[in-house]
Amino acid sequence: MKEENSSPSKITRRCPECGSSRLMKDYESAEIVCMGCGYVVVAEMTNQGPEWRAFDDEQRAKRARAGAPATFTIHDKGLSTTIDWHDRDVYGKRLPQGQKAQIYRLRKWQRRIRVSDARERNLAVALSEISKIANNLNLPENILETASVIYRKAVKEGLIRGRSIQGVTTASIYVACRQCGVTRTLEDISQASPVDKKEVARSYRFLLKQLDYFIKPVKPGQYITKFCNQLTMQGKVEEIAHKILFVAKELKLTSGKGPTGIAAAASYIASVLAGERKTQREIAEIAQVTEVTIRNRYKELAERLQFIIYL
DNA sequence: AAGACGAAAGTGGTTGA
DNA sequence: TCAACAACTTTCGTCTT
Repeated sequence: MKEENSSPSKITRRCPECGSSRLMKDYESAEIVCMGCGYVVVAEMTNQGPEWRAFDDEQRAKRARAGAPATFTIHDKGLSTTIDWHDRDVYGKRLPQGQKAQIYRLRKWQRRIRVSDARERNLAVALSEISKIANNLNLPENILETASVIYRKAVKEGLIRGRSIQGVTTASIYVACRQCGVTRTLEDISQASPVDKKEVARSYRFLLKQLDYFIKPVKPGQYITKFCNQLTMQGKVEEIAHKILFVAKELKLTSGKGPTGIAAAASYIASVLAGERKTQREIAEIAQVTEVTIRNRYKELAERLQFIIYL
C-alpha cells in the first residue's frame, strides 16, 4: 500500500507568526487558530481516525476490524474489493502467463460490477466531485460525509434527474456546511466549484424544499468570528465586536439586513475601538460586501451606539 | 496619496396581487 | 406573471488624514 510511505500531514505545534504554542481548534470555522495573535495556522482539520468511538478495551476489541473505516464518500461505502494492477501473488511472485490473463479478465469484471448501473455511476462521479470541492475549501471530513449523505438522499428520492450533478453536489456541500455550523458563504463555495452562485442557490433551495430540511439562518456572530480570524485580529477585537452586535440586536438594528454586512460593520467598529484599525476595504474584501454597505451599517450603529461606545 | 464619506443610479431577489 | 419594494452594489466626486 502506498499510504504507509507518505506520512499524514502533521499539525504544526507552534504558531509560525508569533511562536506561541497556544493553538486552539475552532470547529466552527474548521481552522486551527493561534490564541496569541489570531493567526490561522492550518485551515484544515481532517479526522484521520475511525468513525467509531470506543470507551474501553472491550468495546475497542469489538469494534476494531480490518480495513479502512466505512465511509459515505465512496459510492459503495468503500466496502468493495479491488484487484490491484500488480500481476503478483500474495508472496510477491510474478504470476504465470496463463493466470495473468485470467486476472486481467477478473479485474475487468470487478470494475464493471463495482460501478454497475446508471445510478451507481452517477453516485461515483458525484461523490468524487464532492471530495474535490471539499478539499479545495479545506473542509473537514465531517462536512464531506454529511454532504455525501445528503447527495445520496437526493439520488434516492430521484431528485437529480434533469439537474446537473455539479449543481447538486455543490449545493449538498453548502447544506452540509450550514447544518454543521461551518460558516462558508455561497460565494465561497461556488468559487471552489465549476458552478456559478446562482445555480448553486437554485439547487440549494430545491434540495431544502424536496428533502424537507429546515436550516436556521446564519447569525452575524458566526461571521464575526470568521472575519476576526481572517483579519488576524486579537481576541479582544472579536469580543468587542460581539458586544456591539449584542447591543445592535437589542436595538433591533439587525433584522432584515444581511448578516455579513452587520458582522463586517461590527468588526470594523471593534477594530477601531481596540486601536487595531483595519481599513473598510480590507474588511469589505473578506466579508464580500462593499465598503458602502459597511459604511451604511456603521452609520446606523454609530448613531445609536454613541452612549455605549466606551465599553 | 490613501482612506473615508455620501449621493445617485443600477441590480437581483422577495413579496403580494 | 408582473410590479413594487428593500437591501445591496457600482460609480464617482469630495473631504480628511
